[in-house]
Amino acid sequence: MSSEDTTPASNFIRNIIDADLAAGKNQGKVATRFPPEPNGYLHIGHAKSICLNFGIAIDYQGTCNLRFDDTNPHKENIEFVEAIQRDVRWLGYDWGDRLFYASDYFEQLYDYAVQLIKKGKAYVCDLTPEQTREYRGTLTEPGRDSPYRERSVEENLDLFARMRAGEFADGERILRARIDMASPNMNLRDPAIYRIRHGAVHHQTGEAWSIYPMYDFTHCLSDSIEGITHSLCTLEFEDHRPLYDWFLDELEVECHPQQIEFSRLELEYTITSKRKLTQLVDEGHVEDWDDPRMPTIAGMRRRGYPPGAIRDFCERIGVTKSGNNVEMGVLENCVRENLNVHAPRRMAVLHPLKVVITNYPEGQVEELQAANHPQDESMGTRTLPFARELYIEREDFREEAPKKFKRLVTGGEVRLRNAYVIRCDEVIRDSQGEIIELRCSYDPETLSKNPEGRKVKGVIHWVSARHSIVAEVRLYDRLFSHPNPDSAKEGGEFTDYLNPESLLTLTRCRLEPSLADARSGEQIQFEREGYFCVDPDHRHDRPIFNRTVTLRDSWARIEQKNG
RNA sequence: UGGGGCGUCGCCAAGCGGUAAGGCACUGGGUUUUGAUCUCAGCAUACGCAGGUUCGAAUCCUGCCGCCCCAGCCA
Repeated sequence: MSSEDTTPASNFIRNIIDADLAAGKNQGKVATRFPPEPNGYLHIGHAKSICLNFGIAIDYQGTCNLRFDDTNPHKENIEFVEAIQRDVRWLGYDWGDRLFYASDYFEQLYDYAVQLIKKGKAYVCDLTPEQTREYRGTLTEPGRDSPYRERSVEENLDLFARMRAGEFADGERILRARIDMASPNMNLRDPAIYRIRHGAVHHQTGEAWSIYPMYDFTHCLSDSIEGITHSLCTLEFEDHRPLYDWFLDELEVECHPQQIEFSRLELEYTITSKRKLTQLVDEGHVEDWDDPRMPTIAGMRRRGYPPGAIRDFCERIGVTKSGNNVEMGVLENCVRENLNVHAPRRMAVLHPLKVVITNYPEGQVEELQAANHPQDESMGTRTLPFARELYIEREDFREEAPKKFKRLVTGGEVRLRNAYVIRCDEVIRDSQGEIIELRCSYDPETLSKNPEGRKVKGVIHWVSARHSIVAEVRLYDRLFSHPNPDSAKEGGEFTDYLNPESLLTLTRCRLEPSLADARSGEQIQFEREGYFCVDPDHRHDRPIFNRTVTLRDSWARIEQKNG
């Protein structure tokens, strides 16, 4: 964990823990857990939960378990199990030897279910799924008791054992908790606790089981078995808390963790529904789970977001129970702040425009020195070849300059970053009238000093034509063009809001030669353009850079304001 | 219309009866060979609304209003 992490802000959960500690609860121990279901990749919302759970464990010298909630073999697989571990580790957290699976407890859970039956608190129900729904009632009407609710303990025991033995088909019977069909809380209307699932090969238990426990039953007991003190989950489980407590009370377990709910993260211009993220991948709207536009941890990693920036973000947004919709700018600001300190500076011309320095000797090459970071000398310097033919950014030249434009204009001067001041003398066009070259002259007296008697305000970046490297640069933008893609109109879908310009691939970019030995994963600032990282597909003979985030650009704002 | 939650600046968020922290965004000034960074300053007489209690309320009480979640053999 990097030392620059901000000191953790307090929140209502930490306040509860502080109070518990002060009251001497749990022998002064704090034990949390992060319990993902391996049915998809982790996303920014999970990052919030990971930082919360692992962060608390670190700060309170407690423990945080990584536990896979793997009770639904139809939807889960080992690829996700592995990806999740990779992502949690990359985020900077370590579960040590505390890697668990709910499936580790299947035998124990089965015994707990038998105990419930023996107490008359669970029964085998033969209702079809449709009938079960009818019997459940509605939000405003109470449900009705199942005709199988009064089965004898012996019969229930026998039937449940035969469910396990595989004697019945999927959907034929379930084991239900016997609570209250008239409860105003729907979760307490005799919820299912075991269902039959034949034919699924579970990634951990193989074909050992043909019945699988439900979330509500599994989760509280898994927490209890692991000695969790504070079981943190999102708001939609608030209604499940009475059930969480009911199982633990009825089974008289020694450890009864406290469930505390917080609101899930909503981020503008993104979605965090696993179903929808899966859809984006399956329908090919993005390359894969690690597409740099995805709000997945794998996607953010490939995009170049440093793990420390994500942790910082999770710290800044806080943890509460109120509804929220965080602006993208907060995350981007965290990324910029982190990268500003760590990313060495380089020059890259994304849309090259040729410049010939007419008064610079043909064949001459100078090796200029440039700082790798303007505020951090310890990052050293590199050499920059300067020659007669250069490339500059097309955007940095205008024939007719708008107000406040301080880059290169016809007849005007501009500073080439880390080099000389040049003047544009002539514009060369092709037969279509498009500008293809600028004829300029340089002032040899302006290397690391200001010109005599005049002010040159603008500074632009450049590369030597002959020495530069050709590279592919992928400019990423937000995946959605609507701040709340989930709020699609009637009949619409979130995919209607996909941003058609979320990826712009540039193939003829020119990079300064020092970038030749860039290595996959490296993060660099292309001066005046943004932060970029080297893509995993990058090869020495086929360089690929991804734009992580642009620099703040007040000129763009001025330009917009002036129309 | 049952149950469970939530409502403090554009977006997050402190605050827990003593007179509105902080971050992001935004606005203006300074430094600057990145229109970056950095830096200085400004930015809620106001806490969903209406009453009440109190010397004093964002904080307590009452009543409204708005938004979110719950009727999977998903988690």
